[in-house]
Amino acid sequence: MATISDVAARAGVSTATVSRALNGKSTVDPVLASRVLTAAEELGYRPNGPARNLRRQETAVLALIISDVENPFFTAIARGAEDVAHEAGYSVVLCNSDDQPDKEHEYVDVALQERVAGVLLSPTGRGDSAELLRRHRTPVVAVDRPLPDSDGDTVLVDSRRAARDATLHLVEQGYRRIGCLTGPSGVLTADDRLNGYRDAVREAGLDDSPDLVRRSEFRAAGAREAARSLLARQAPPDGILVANNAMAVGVLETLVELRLRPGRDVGVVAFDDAPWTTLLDPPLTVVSQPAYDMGAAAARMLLGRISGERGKASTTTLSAHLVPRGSTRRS
Amino acid sequence: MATISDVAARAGVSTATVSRALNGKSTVDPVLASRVLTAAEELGYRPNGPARNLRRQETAVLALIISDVENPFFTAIARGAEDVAHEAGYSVVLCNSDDQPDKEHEYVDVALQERVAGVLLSPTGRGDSAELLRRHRTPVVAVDRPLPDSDGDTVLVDSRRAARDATLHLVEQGYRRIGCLTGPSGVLTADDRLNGYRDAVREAGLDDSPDLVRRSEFRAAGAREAARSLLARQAPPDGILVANNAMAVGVLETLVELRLRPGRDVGVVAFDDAPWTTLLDPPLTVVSQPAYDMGAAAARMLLGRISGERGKASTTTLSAHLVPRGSTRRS
DNA sequence: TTGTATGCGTTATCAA
DNA sequence: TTGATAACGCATACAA
Repeated sequence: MATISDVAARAGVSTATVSRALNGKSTVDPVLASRVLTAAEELGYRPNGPARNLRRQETAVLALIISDVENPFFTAIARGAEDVAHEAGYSVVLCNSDDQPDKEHEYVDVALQERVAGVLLSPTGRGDSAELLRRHRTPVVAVDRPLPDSDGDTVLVDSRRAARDATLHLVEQGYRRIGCLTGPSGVLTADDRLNGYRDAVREAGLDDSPDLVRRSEFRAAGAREAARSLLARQAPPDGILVANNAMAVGVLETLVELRLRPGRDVGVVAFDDAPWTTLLDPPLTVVSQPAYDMGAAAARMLLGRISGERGKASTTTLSAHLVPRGSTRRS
Repeated sequence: MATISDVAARAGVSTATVSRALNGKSTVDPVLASRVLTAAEELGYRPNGPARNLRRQETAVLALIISDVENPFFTAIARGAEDVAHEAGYSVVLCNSDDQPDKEHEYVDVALQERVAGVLLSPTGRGDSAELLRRHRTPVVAVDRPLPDSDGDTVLVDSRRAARDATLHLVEQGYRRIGCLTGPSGVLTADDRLNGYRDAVREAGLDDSPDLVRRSEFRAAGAREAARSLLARQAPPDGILVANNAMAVGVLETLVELRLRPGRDVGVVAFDDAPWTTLLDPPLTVVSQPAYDMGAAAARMLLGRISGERGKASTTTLSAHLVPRGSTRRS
């Protein structure tokens, strides 16, 4: 592959001039510059990234480590981040941690090795990735979930409040024994949504038995089991708060299986909107999170840090809003 | 950040020995090796990726350029590719071309600059990316769609046959005026599915008027409009073949809007399965594509080329299968 | 304004 | 088995 020397030879100048011309330095004769440009063009010259990064000691690449590429919530975050990064001349590489601390650790290692400019991370919550990044002075911004015991920059949604609102909505709609299906303990969004649920249940003076709560992975499969178990109680819930989109699929499958109709038989509200939620009969009531904006905000914070902003760590909390639909209507 | 020299100094050896020890060369004294290892550990040493890649003239990274990160079909491909790549010690970076030739081109440029080991590409079909990659001798494997006018390695699904099968299924179920909603002209999967549809319609001796066909982007929004227009015909279709998952959302939205019930009023079959398709009432009949396997197969081919396999270009064609559900049942 | 020369952090060659 | 050294391709300090 053509190198800078090839271009220099063909243009009849030194490599230094080629470098300057290609990087748009003003201090170069327009005639030479255009000669360089055409030479580069003719050779199909592409600067060698590794060499350039080595020399510059920096890379225009951000790593985005998310816990599930197949979850539309996270891909929306990715889009937001990418649009902002792209605007600033940065690329974003997507890494899928599968919510496994060791995979997360592995990707952080790769990011560190490749000397990416910064990392956007939605931490599994049980790893030491944050510590690792801090030790190597690589800027990090946490998205969706905060870094464990850290004061780092963070972009969150007010999950607790949103969960409380959603639960109170169920109460308003006349549901009286409300269950909650949330994610793994230790994952802050899971715990927060549970707390918001508890806030509401107690506020409303309803049954707050711990047995009305189930936990599973943030996936359909786990949620299916959990929903079965919840609905098999001697006193089954007549309303359920579901902590994310993927889990909602599992819950709804279980309802179909049990011939229970959302809304009429069991009120259902789930976190995260998705294109298909309005196609259901009845359509699904959801807590819509500003995923795209979260990604964009996080990328902006990260780029700020990369360009040297020193201020102390900040947390941006965006708010989610309830979208009431048929699955929480009795009729 | 600690360099190899720091490690060397701390372990009291030369950088050469550090390099050998860390890369597991057998020709190094076990005592020294362990001294190096602990020194590296203590310093939190991470080899500098760019430097290593520069020296080695190769990178253990694959680029996967897909046309829509938010489409579960493509994220499933990504997972397949990643699992295989990971197994072989390669990382995969995901790039989102948004089905725009210039974005695709841009990402190919980045991949070329960063000297990735190879590229997995689902081409928009109108770009010159393939040519670009070939000129730079970067191995490419096309996924889901072939490279324009190219004999490169490819992993495809037999879309035409699957579309024909799906259409014939509609015929068997008693639908008689069947429409087709496919993607942009020039995108091979779009054209193939249309061709398969035509094969079946003619085979069955049904109305093959070109006006029963609509095209839009492979997105919900475009499909919504297209479906409206299709159903506004004086002689509206009683069955529709939809060319992908995202478009199916748009079509189903339109049906809701028009108070038409899938199956009873309009038979609907769409490409790509998704978790939510069984939650609909009636559940959606789909053509299920082996997306994960496609990603895995493509990654295997690519790794083969990277490791020097010379044989002539091969095309792997996987087959899709119809999953009949309620949306194609009259009752 | 241009060119020469140096160094970024590794790995590989070669001699010891 | 080890160490000194060169080279990967680029960007820049410095000299011209």
